[in-house]
Amino acid sequence: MTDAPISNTARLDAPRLNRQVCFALYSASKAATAVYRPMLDELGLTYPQYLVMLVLWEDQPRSVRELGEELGLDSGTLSPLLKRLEALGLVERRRSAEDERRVEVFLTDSGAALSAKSSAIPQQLADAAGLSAAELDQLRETLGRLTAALHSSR
Amino acid sequence: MTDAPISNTARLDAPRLNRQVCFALYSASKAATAVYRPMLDELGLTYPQYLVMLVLWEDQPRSVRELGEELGLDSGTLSPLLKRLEALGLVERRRSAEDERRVEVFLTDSGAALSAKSSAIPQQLADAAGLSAAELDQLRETLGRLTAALHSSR
DNA sequence: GGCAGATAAGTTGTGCGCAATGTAATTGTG
DNA sequence: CACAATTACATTGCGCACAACTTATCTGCC
Repeated sequence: MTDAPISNTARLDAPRLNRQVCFALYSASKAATAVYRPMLDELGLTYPQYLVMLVLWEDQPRSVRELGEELGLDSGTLSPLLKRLEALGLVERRRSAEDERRVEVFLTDSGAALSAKSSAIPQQLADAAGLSAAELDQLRETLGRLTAALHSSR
Repeated sequence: MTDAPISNTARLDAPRLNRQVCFALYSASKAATAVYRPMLDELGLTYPQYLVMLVLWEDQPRSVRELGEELGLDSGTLSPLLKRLEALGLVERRRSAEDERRVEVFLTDSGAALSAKSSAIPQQLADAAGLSAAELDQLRETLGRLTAALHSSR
C-alpha cells in the first residue's frame, strides 16, 4: 500500500479542498458556539466553562491537570477560567493534601445544581444541527480520526 | 419517513451524542490550527490572518465588509487584524473615494509575493489530516450543511 | 539525606472573537 | 431639501487559547 502512486491521503486538488475543509471546520465550530451562546447565557456560562462543568458533572473532584487532559487545554487557559467559575460560586479549588502541587476542583452545591438547568441544551443543539443521528455519529467518528491524525503529525 | 416515531434529527441519546459532536468540532478545529501554526509562523501569520490573505490573493482589493462576509468575522475582529497586517507591510488600507465609509484593503508587493511562500501549506495539511480525498470531500460537505443549519436556526 | 530533573499551577503577553457602543458617511422618505 | 434610518468602520471590554516563563512541590538517583 505504501508504494501506490497516489497515497490514500488526498492528492487531487488537495490545496483547495483542504483549505475548504479547514475553513469549514473553523466556521462550523464558530457556528456551534454561536448557537450555544444564548442558551449558556442563561446559565451565566461560556462554552469552555460549560465544557469544564460537563466534565465535573460526570466525575468530581478533578485536578486542573485532569481537566486539561480531558479538554485539551493548558493551565494558562484553565487557571483564569476556574478562577471565574469560583467567583460565580460554581466550583471550589483546594490544594491536594497528598500532593501539594495539585489543585483539586470541587463542585459547590450551586455548581452541581446547575446541571439540571442545562439538561435541555444538548437536544436543542441536536435540533439546530439539522443532521440525522447517523450523520452526527459519522461526523463525530470522522472528526475523531481527523483530530487524532492531526495530533500525531506533530 | 417523516412519520417515524423517531425524527430524523437525532433523538436517540441525543444529549451525549450531540455533546460529543460539538466537542469533536471544537477539538478538531483547534488541532487543525495547531498544525498550521508552525508553518504559518514562518510566514509571520496567524491562522485568521492567513485566511484574510487567502481571500485577498484570490481577488483584490476587498472592503472590510466583504472580507467580513467571506470569513464570518465582524469589524471588531477585522479592524485590529488588518492593522497588524498593515504593520507587517502585507496590506494597505485606503478609504474608498466613491463611498467614504468604506475602507479598501490592497495587497502590497510583499503581501502578494507571500502567496508563493505559502503554496506548500495546503498539501502538508492534507497529509497531516490522514483522510482520503473522498472523506475530506464528504466532511467538507457535511460541515457545510451543518454550518448552514446552525446559522439558520438563529 | 541531598540534589537534579520532572511535574503542577499560576502569571504575563499577544491575538483572536464577539457584544456593545461610537462616529461618520450615505440612503431613503416625506 | 431636511432629517431619520441605515451602513461602514473603529474602539472598548471580556474571555478564551497558547507560548513562554516563574514558583512550588515531588521523584528518582546517587
